[in-house]
Amino acid sequence: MSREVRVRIAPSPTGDPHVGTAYTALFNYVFAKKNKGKFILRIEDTDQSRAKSSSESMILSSLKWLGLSWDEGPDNGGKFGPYRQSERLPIYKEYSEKLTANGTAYHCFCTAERLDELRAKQKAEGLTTRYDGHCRELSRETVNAKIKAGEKNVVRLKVPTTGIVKFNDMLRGELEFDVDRIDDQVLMKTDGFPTYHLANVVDDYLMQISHVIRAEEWISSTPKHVLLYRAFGWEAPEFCHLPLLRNADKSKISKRKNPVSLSYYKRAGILPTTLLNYLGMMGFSFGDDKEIFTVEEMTEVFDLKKISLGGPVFDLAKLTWLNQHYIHKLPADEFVNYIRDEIFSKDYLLALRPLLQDRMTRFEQFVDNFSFFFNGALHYEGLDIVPKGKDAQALRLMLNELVELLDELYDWNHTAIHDLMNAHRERIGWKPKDYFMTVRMITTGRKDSPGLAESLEQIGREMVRFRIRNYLDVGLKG
RNA sequence: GUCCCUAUCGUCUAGUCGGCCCAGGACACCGCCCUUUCACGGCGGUAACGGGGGUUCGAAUCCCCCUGGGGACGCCA
Repeated sequence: MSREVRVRIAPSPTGDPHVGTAYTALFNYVFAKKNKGKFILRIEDTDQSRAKSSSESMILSSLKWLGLSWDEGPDNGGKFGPYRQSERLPIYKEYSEKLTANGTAYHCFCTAERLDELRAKQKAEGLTTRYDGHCRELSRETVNAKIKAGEKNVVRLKVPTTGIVKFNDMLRGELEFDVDRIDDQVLMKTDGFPTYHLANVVDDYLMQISHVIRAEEWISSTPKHVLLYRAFGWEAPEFCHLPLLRNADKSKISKRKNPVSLSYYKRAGILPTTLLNYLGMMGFSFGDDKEIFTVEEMTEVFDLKKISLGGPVFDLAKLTWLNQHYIHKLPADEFVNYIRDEIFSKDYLLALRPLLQDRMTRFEQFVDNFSFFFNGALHYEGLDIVPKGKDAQALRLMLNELVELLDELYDWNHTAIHDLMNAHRERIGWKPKDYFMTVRMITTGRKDSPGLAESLEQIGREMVRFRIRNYLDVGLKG
């Protein structure tokens, strides 16, 4: 009776691939392997405003780096494709129409402004923010007329007014939600794209996903999904919500407090084996003292039910210890190849070359003068970083702003980086010398470096953020 | 604020149906040994069942309350 196990990860291509994605991917992967099932990769690019074309390929290459290969996905296809949601728009439209036709969803013509006001008002009154049902009972004629007149609209789920929605979480047992706390979720946006909720449910059904294994943050929207399955008359998959990775302060892991990008860990010289092993011990253990293990070994003993639910803190120190263990065990050729191919890779050296060549008189200078292109955290002994006339407070403020701005930068290239810094510098009224020298010292650890923006481009967004934050945390006193 | 999830050393965790747990391992930290030095390694140490009620001969393990922590409340995922 039990159907084939099919699980999936569904990352959204909105930036650097996230360590949380790898975590979820690992558990899905292991669960699939354990049950001789399929592991599917689906790209959830339904947010046109945030989707980045470069992000998808970074996701694929990061997962490949980790060795978590998928049976079906956007690159290798499969019989339930396409595996990129932006290529499935007609499907969502069709299914959304089924819902409006059978009365479980409705068109809503409320403007974003009205919704904003509504939310603000509810918030002010201390109420739960939710849609007020303004368009819920519009007559078919009114709706048709408005649509014909070209009025922008969204499709919303018509949540029943009374009742309890229940579902089973594989780790937590039965969970219940009163419908009066479930909002009439938008299913189709004005731009014709589906929201996560609709696309996710439709795709999980069409792709015959048997188990939805995802992060805990989704628990509270699961009732909406259950309602959607019900509206379609479909049987829902099994749900399993994994604990959330945490910062040291226990909040949900975030780039403000922790490096979260997989490219950072790769760049920081963490071996894929290490990261997989480390992620594997977040919430999971062998039950004995074994904590050094491969994905294969993990698969052998894996049992979803053994996952512990306290949110594990992602601890760089233990990750580093694990990595040390694996480095020490590396065979000679792998060790040497790693340094040559990963640290001093030809691609990286080629990208660096224009910044270095004209500044060199002897090759012996290379390692010493340009070590910051290969380092992780820097140290700042002997550098007088806080500019004259400024204090630690002002510098702290400036750097925090800079980090935020760099994070928001769409394209990470030297022109954009330079323009951004210069605009920021002018806005806060710092002299070019003070501003750029300060940033230079913090990000390169030196008073001399190739062009700052060009250098930052090569160092990479993740490492630049890490260095500035690290300086803020340990290098800057006061 | 509302709803939901959660709770063993600072951190990751072991602790099957309550007794073998005055709680085990690992990271970090401290000490000792090894070593010409530093690291690695070896040995040892500090350190936890959030609180209060029950149930029981007996509770970290079961029940209730409190407290703490987290998440979700978007035309983001």
